[in-house]
Amino acid sequence: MTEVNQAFAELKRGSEEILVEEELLAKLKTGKPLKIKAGFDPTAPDLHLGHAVLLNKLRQFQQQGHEVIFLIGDFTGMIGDPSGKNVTRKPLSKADVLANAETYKEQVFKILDPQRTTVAFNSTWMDRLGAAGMLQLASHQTVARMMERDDFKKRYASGQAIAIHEFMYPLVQGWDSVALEADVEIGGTDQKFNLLMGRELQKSQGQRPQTVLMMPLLEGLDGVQKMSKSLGNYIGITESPTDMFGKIMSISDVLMWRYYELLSFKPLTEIEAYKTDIENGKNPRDVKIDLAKELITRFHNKAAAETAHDEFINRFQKGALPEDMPELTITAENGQIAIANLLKEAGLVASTSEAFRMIKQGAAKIDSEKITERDLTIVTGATAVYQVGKRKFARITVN
RNA sequence: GGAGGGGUUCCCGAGUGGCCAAAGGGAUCAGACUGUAAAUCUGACGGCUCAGCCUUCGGUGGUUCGAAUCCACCUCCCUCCA
Repeated sequence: MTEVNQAFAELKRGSEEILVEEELLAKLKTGKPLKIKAGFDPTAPDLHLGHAVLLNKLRQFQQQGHEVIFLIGDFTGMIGDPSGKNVTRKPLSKADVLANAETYKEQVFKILDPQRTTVAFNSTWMDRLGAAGMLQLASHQTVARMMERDDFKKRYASGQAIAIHEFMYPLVQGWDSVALEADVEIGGTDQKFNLLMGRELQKSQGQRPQTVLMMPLLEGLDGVQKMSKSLGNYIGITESPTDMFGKIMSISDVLMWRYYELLSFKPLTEIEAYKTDIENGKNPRDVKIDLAKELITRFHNKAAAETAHDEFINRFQKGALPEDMPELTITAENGQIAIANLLKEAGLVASTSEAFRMIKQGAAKIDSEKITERDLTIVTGATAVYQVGKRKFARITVN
């Protein structure tokens, strides 16, 4: 295998689809550094492991000497990606966008090499395009073509609204590729239509079309829907080691393999060895622990991973209270406070109704003692550890 | 512009005058069992000063002893015609 072929094989690993493979190979053979584009939403600076799948791939390109353009879609953000359910989105101010960009950088450079990364904003060229330019851009595609896009088709078929400006989203994203003269664009499989639009527009402008490399979407903690902030099924890359550990341990065994496949840097042979071990009686839990440690080491450090592991064992295998928990002081009006209100004010439950429910279900505890009376009153001066369910704790002083 | 259909609690979706805080499913939460896995079982799932009370069914106003259900207007969405 030649050097280029090997580089190609590496880039291909884990990807769902490459359009067109031969083109990418040809581009690699030129030996010149390529421009690798990847677009990100300006509104969600909280990166999670789903993003990491993509970022890992970008990092690979960088390791091979290519340049990554981290594109923040501040203009596109005004449209709102129709791929989701979001209908309208409030335009962000310049200041917000810049602040978000800073947050992005902090997080992204946990994975990417800053030396080989250019951060760009698509408002840079879109603001200059003007109304006439937009019309010109819109003329490149037909309604019929737009309706080929899966989610538009579905929404249309099921009678949901599609606003005209939503059609501009793929066009603008494609135009970004023209403006950047991207050689490769990386995105999730759900971005296929948008990614291909870049190729078409580039061709129309006499450019060599970008190669499209699609990465699979990582399922969230529920194992079904894609990981996303709005669904709340994510593991953020800035989360504490303890939280990361807990969340990783809570994923299903099936999902664990998926995470290994898409997030671990371990060679495939090692992952296969794990599978054999489990067939021979090894507890999958322990394999999951290794995954948790690997990821925490990457996003924090090795020591943090060890600590998180120890804490996990203490907490869930030995049933100890967590090392650190919120310390609160709640003020009681008349020298006493009803337990339901206390739990609510401490944020352990959303409402007093919920507090009553939790107590009824035996989920609420004071210093590890189950609360049995819903009308319990706590008097001033007491400090205790209050707990609701397995995960919510607070050390509260009433005064 | 015209005709018709629709907007129900987080989501889907029943409900056409009282028995409706509103069926059923999903999601979620809690308990049991476990490996904080899966599967399964049980329960909860608007709020509150919680065996009672209060506020919800696109919005406003009306009819009625009583409305998510009837009427009027408004608003948003969909389909067909132009």
